[in-house]
Amino acid sequence: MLRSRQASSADGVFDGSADVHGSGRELHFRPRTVIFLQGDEARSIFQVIDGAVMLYRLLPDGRRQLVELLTANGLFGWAPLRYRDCAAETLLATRCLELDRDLVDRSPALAQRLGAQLVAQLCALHEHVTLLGRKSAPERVASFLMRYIPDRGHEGCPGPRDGDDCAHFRLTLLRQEIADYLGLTIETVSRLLTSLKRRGVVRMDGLEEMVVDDVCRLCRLTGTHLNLGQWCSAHTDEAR
Amino acid sequence: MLRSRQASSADGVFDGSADVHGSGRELHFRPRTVIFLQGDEARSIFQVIDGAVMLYRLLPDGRRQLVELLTANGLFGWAPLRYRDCAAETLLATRCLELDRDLVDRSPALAQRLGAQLVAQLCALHEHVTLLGRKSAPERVASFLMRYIPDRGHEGCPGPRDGDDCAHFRLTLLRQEIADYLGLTIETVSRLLTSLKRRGVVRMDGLEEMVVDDVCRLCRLTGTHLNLGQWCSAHTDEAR
DNA sequence: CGGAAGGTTGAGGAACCTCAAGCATGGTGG
DNA sequence: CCACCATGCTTGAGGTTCCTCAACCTTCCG
Repeated sequence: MLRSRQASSADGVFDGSADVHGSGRELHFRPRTVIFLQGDEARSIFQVIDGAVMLYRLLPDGRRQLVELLTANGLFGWAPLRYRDCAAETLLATRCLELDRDLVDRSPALAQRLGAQLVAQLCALHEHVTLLGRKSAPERVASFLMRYIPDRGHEGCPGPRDGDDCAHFRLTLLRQEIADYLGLTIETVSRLLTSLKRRGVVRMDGLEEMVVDDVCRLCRLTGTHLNLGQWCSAHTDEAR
Repeated sequence: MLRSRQASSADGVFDGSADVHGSGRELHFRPRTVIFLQGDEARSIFQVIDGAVMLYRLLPDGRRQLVELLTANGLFGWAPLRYRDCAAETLLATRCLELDRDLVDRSPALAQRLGAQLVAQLCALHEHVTLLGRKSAPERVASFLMRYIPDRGHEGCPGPRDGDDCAHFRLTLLRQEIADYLGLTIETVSRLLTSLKRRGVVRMDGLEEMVVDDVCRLCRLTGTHLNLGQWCSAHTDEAR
């Protein structure tokens, strides 16, 4: 895990802003820009318009845990107390809406609109807690990759397409960040990605571009599905 | 971890109910009563009035993870999709308010009132994710015990009282449940509690009654605080 | 071409899990 | 009242998984 690196706001550069229909301010951030740090005073909340943001917490000895990965509509910066409970940093060029806390406190309509999103994030955290508490390292890595294939592997998954069940995407996290998200070390993540590559589950082009030729096979490695039953009953797959 | 035990609704007994000011129904549950199961249809949400509720998710092979421990005001049963993402079971005799989903959807004022609570639970999950991803087993157990001393160990902790810095409480979870909450096995939890006992950090009366004579010492074992600085700078403490 | 940043690979060890046995506690029935 | 059983907890020995430490590789960029 990452130790004793405290990101500073000067790492990235804030990029622009504009007022938006009185209910917030639109902010533009470059990739790898710190939006706020754990312990900062929490005067406003943010919603991602587009791009990607990671939230992380640091223990005092430098251990880091990424607690949420957010894309469009993701809410962050909400604090029950006076201070931010985690830091927020962009992964990509990102636009956010910044809303004053007391604005939200005074607008039930706004609160309601945000409520549904909050619930979605709560359930995503339930799933992540399950991953961290009860999944093996190979299952964690497979689950992480499945995040990038959002229409698959959940309630309403259409199952594999005949013939061509592939997906490709770009990893937006560095190995260290993947490790800090999955509660592993960078070496373990690297070894397991190599293992997936060697076994032909994924192909990689450079460090970021991933191609999955058989999504269903990857999905069977996540631990969230019985390896018999459902779509994939025919082929049983090794866990490593 | 618990394997292949599927709690049935018949385990516990629903105990009574009453309508409450038109905005919900008050339900009474005995200890160890299943309120709903993972996968049940989600027509309503619940708020704890008093008592205690645990939420847990099961992986298909029987691994279990407790995702939230709720007491008064805790919200649960919110689902972004049609089905419950986790099961809910009482730990103690518990009163809950049950609210229809569409009632909440139609009442911004209600949604706003619940929003603040939702945010508090989101932050609690951030902390729990950090525990599961980055803390050692001894740190997890110490952190778990500190949950029962709510006014200590957080922002605004008054520090140790002179002379007498003790606390006592009753564990509401079985060893297996503690293990499933902390992402450990029952044996590890047992060994670490024994170790805390042997070292004089806690005393136990039976399996449930806990006495902590030096709260600050326990707190220094959680990993969330620097072991030097703050109140407790004088005494450095072993990690095990 | 050289350096920096990020990633991979290997050897060895620590932490935690698994399996197996034995110990408390509390309730039940003879 | 006490034997008996069930449930839950503790303890120990041994094994697996993942981490640590260290070296080396790859890519990018000036």
